[in-house]
Parts: sequence; structure tokens; C-alpha cells
Amino acid sequence: MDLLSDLNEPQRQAVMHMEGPLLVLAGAGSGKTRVITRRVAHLISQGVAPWQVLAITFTNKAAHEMVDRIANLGARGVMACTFHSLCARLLREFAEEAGVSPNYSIYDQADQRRVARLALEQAKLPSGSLTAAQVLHTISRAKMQLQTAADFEQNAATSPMRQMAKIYSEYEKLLGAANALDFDDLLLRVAQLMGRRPDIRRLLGERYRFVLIDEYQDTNHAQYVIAHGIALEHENICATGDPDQSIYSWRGARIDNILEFEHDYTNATVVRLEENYRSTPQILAAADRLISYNRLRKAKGLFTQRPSGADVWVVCTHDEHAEAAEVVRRARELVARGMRHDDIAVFYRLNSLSRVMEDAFRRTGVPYRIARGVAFYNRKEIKDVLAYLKLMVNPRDDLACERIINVPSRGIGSTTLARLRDFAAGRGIGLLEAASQGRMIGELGKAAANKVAAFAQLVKQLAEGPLAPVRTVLESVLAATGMEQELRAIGGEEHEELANVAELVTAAGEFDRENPSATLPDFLHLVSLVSDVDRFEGSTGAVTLMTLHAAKGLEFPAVFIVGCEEGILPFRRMGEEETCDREEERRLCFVGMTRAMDHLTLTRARYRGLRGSRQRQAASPFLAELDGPQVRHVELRPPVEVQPIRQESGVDSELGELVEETPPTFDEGFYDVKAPAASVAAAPAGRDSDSADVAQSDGSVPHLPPGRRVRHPMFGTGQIVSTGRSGAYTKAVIDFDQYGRKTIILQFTRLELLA
DNA sequence: GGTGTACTCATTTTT
DNA sequence: TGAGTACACC
Repeated sequence: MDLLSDLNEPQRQAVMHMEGPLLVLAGAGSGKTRVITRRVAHLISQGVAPWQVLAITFTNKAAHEMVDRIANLGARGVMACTFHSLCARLLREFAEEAGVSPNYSIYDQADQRRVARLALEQAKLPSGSLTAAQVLHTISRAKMQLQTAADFEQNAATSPMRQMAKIYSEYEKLLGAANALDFDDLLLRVAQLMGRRPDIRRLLGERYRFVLIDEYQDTNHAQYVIAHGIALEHENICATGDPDQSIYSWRGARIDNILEFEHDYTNATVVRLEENYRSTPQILAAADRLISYNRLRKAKGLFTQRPSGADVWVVCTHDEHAEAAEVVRRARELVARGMRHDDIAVFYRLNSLSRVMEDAFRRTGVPYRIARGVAFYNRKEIKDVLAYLKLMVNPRDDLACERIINVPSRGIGSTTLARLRDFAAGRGIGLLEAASQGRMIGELGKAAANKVAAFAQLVKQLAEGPLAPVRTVLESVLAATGMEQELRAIGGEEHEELANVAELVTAAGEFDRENPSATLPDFLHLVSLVSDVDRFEGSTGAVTLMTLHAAKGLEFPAVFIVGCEEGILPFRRMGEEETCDREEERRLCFVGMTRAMDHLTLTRARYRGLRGSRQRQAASPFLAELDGPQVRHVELRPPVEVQPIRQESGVDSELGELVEETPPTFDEGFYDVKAPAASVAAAPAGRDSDSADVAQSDGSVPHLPPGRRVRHPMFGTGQIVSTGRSGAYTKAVIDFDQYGRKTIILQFTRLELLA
């Protein structure tokens, strides 16, 4: 396969680059993935061994895709993984040198929170001033900065910082006792190892002669240190990314890493991919205008050769329900014009905004799916099963033990558990070990001691068997614990929990097949670092709803960004201060916009129910920043209640008196188009609303010439007498068949054009 | 030891 | 508004 012929010049330059540091500044939609995969294939075609190439990605999914794509180019055996999975593997390989035991457990966020809570308790702070979330955040930040508990304590100048140091150190003690590492530890330990053992660092540098790091703008300090440690001697480091798409600083990502690459490697080759293959000029122009307000960036000259497309729309509605209705209406219109449902995506800043959208889609029967969902390995039943496996591998994993000591129910309650915990703490042993001791009778009473001992015995028996193949182990756990039966009892034969457990068994079977020599610990480390089973959804036939963060890296022919309001899109916490990082919020908006290929609509609501109370919402300042000649604004009127029949009006009509000024029932699509030249528009039905007609300067509307037959949603059919401007509105005088001559304000009414 | 109810407190999320 | 927690009660 020819790796170069269909590339543009900068792309080719990046692909053909061999030795030495390379920075690829890849604008949105500039073919970055293609460049990376081609470059790897090219390296290999030039004689580099596949196992000497290490490609590091942001997510597991990206890693899998990269392996697949590179394989499709004929290069197999390349290692693509995340920083975390790389480190988890290295810590098993160099367990002794790193000072960890190879059967360590990996604690996920929920585990970490529980540990943090315990640490808070044990640190016995004067008041409950710190929350577990704050503690975790601080500890996580420290670890990313490669600060150990001891380092942290040394730097703690203020009293609250000293408190934090105490909690950090308690937290570490708890993790240590459980033989567990959290996500940040994986990176921290490897970084420490490489610092302490130059020989190992060098060995890794020789092993991975070529290092590629994708999404470099979202790497943190620990990752930076690891990457540069590996590449220290050969400097064959290729970083790809886009500072304008750095949206994870709240997770410790440092945009400086990419901004300073040329400073780190003065001999770096820098390639800019500025041709966008994804979006129409309209979308690109608006996105570019927006992001140009950022100071912290490397200016790019994004351009596209795509032909002109539809304008970008900014829609303002009365409230979130009207907003949702309008998004659904437009989505349906796109589908009516031949687009598929899975070509359409709706993005929002806050998960809580999805509910109204969801309702609107459900009510109208438009298929949709939410891209968040509870991650598979976060489901309760899955975590329960996995906790058994974890405890078998790592008997000191107290969190796993606590989780399942009464699952399925064995009559071991919180009192027993508390006593057990005291007993274990007093002796410095793990919960499981404490449970196994007959002496517990004195502490717990005979009945409880027996229950607890039976549990310990069960786990022991399971752990004594062979630990592979994993599928078999899993099945024996399910059988021996009675979990399967319990699930069946709860959910019925065909219920979700059972199906999920069955899926876990299948996943284990696949793991066994793919990794014939691997055992349970390998499996557990793998699943701990994977958020979801890789079910490749492919074409789902549904509109996709997701957060702006989740949208990174994707593209859709049509994109809606909802909730473009001050406080939501530049997100701001309640206490008004400038807590938000304006530039990062702007990047987030930019990322969302640049996902769109052909159609982009940003919406906002004037009133929105937000955590209980309704508020008047101001427009996002970003809407003004992105505004320009390719951007059209629409304001939808609030729904107006239909007047009840008023007999006393004396009008002898079943409909009651029809007041001319009363706007008709409003359900969807009444436009008040603020077109540039102070002209207004009617939106003839049956036509693409994206091309609503603008009134001429004399007030006439092109599609509503005198004599034209139209249908009004309330007055029925009629004939245009004339059109004209009156103040801010464009009006049409219509002779209705039923009701005679009326004046209609076009902004309030959607007229259907009749043949 | 399990269940009901008052209370609080609100991003983004992959590893 | 609604999810998750703490605590009281049965």
C-alpha cells in the first residue's frame, strides 16, 4: 500500500520523519489519526521493528483502533496502549525494583473515595471541613506532580496544608495495607522507578526506540516525565495534538506540555496540519473566530477546500423544553432530507441537560442514545463478582472484602463488620485474615464468628484453585458463592444483571483466548483500567446525545450544541467568582463546533430550570464571539396558550372570538429571524427552514406574492392580499376562506405554501 | 439487620 | 429537581 500518495505536504512530512523529536500540531479534522498510523507503518517499512514502536493514546478505545488501523496498513505487533496500562504492565514486570507486589489491586475512583473517607476519619480532623472529593483532588494533583506524602508534608506551610498532608499520609497507609495502587500511583511509581534506576530507564529507552504520544495537549506532568524518560537518549519522540483542544486541565492535564515542546527539544521538527477535511467553510470560520479569542495557544491558519455549505445557526428559545423541541424538529427535518439518525449528535456541557433532550426525543419517537451510560465495569453486580476475584488474588484487599463479605447476604451486618475492622486494625492484619481466625468468637459471638469464618474459608478455597483460564475461575466463583442464583432470584431469568454477568463471563473467555498464557491478575489489571467493554456500536440508527467532553475525537454531519448560556457553557459554579477557566471553556465549545461536518446549530434558552429553580439565562458570550457573516440567528417565541372559548364575546363561532393579535398555537418552528439588514422573514413550510426567506426592503416577501394560496395553522386556507413592513415586523394581509381578511405577523406564524 | 425518611448538595471523566 | 447519604426506627 502506498503510504504517501494521498497525503498533503505537511502530512507527508510528518509521516516521513524518522529520527529525532517531532511535534505535529494537528488542527481539528486535519487527518491526525491518518498521519499517526501512516507514520508507524512507514517506520516499519523502513526497517524499524514493530515492537520498538510504542504508541500511547488517551483512551483504551483509541489504542485498539490504532492497533487495528496500523494492522490494516500491514504492520502488526506494534504496541499501542494508554499511559496507565503501560505503567500497570511495567509495574508487574519490575515489581520488585519498584517496591510493589505484583498482585497489587488497582483502586478505581469509587474505591479511592472510600479510602479517602476512611483516611479523613482516621486523621481525626477538628471539624468536618474537608470533603472526600477535595481530599482526593488534592492527593491526585500531588501525585501527578510526583509529590509523595512525605514531599507534600515538607511543602505544607499552612495549617490546612498540614492537615491535608496528614490525610494524604493516612490515605497512603491504607492503600499500602491493602496492597493497592490508585490510578495516579501507576504513573507515579513508574516515574519514580525511572528516576531511581537509570538502568531500567535506559532499558526502556532501548526497548521503545520510537515513542508516539497522541493527544499530547492532555498529558499531565507524570506522563510527561515518563515519556521523556523513555525518550531521553534517542529523542525519537513524536507528540501529536492540538492546544486548542485541551479540555482536561481539571484532571491535571498541562497544556504547557505541548506549548513548550519546542523548548524541551530545541532541535524538534514542527509540522502543522492546518487543512481541515471535515467541516464546511461556514463552520470552520465560526469556530476559528471563537478560538481566536484565546491567548494561550499557537495560532493556526485552519482552512478547508470544501465547498460552501449551510450557515451556522444560533437559535434562542423561550425555555429548555422549546429548545429541545426545536432540536428534535430540526433533527427530523435533516432526516427528512436524507440524513441518517446516527449522522446527528447533540452535545451539552452538563449531563443534567440531557434529560429534557431525552424526553423530547422519546416523546416524538425519534431514536436516540446517550453516549454516557453506566460503564460496564462500574455496575454493581460486575464489581461484586470482580471483588471476589480481587480478593482471591490479593487477600489484603480490604475494600474488596468489605464489598462482598455480605454479598450474597450471609447475615453479616455493619456491627460485625465494624468489630472485624477493629480486630484487624488492632493487629495490623487484613480483614480477610481476621475473618479466618477462630479467635474471633470472643469478639463477635459464636454465630457471627462462624459466618465470618465460613466466608473466609470460601474465599480461601477459591483462591487455592488454579487461576487460569479466567473464564473457568469466574464460573466457579459464581457457582460457589451462589451469586448466580441470587441474581436470578432478584431480576428474574432474563434480567439485566444476569445478562451483564454473562457478558463478563464471555469477556473472560475472550481474554483467555487472546492471552493464552495470562492469568487472573493480568485480567484484573486489564479490567481495572478499562471503563467499558469495547462494544463497537457502529451504526446505531440513533441520534447521539453526549457531553462536550465525550465528543472529543468524533465527527458528525450534523451537530447541535445546546445550553449555550452564561454560567453553563462557560461553566461557572454558584458562587459567581471567576472560578471558571474561560479559555478552557472556550476550547470546549470549539471542540464541539469542530465535530460538525455540514450542519452546526447552537441553541440557548431564555429561561431554564437548573437544579430545582428556574432562572433567566443570559446568552453565552461565546455566541457573540463566534458571530459573523456565516452565522444566522433565530428567536423562537414562547408558546402561547390557546384562548378558551368565550361565549360572552357574542361571536357565533365554535372557536370563539379570534383575536387577530393573538398568535396562534405554537408548537414548533415559529421564526423571528433577525437577518442582518434589519429585514425579517417568513418561514414557508415545506421548505428547508435553514433557508427562511428574507423580506425585501419594501416589505414584500418573495414567497408570498399577492394571490399566493397559503394555509395558516389556525385560520386555515387563504390568499395573500399583500405583504408589508410595520415597525419591527413583517406582516401579510390574507383573505381567509373561513374568516375573512386578517393581518398576520409573519414572525409569529408559520405559513404553509400551497400549490 | 433491613427499611423508610429527612437532609444536603450539586461540572466535565478516563485511567 | 433528584440522587445519594445519614440516621432513626421497626
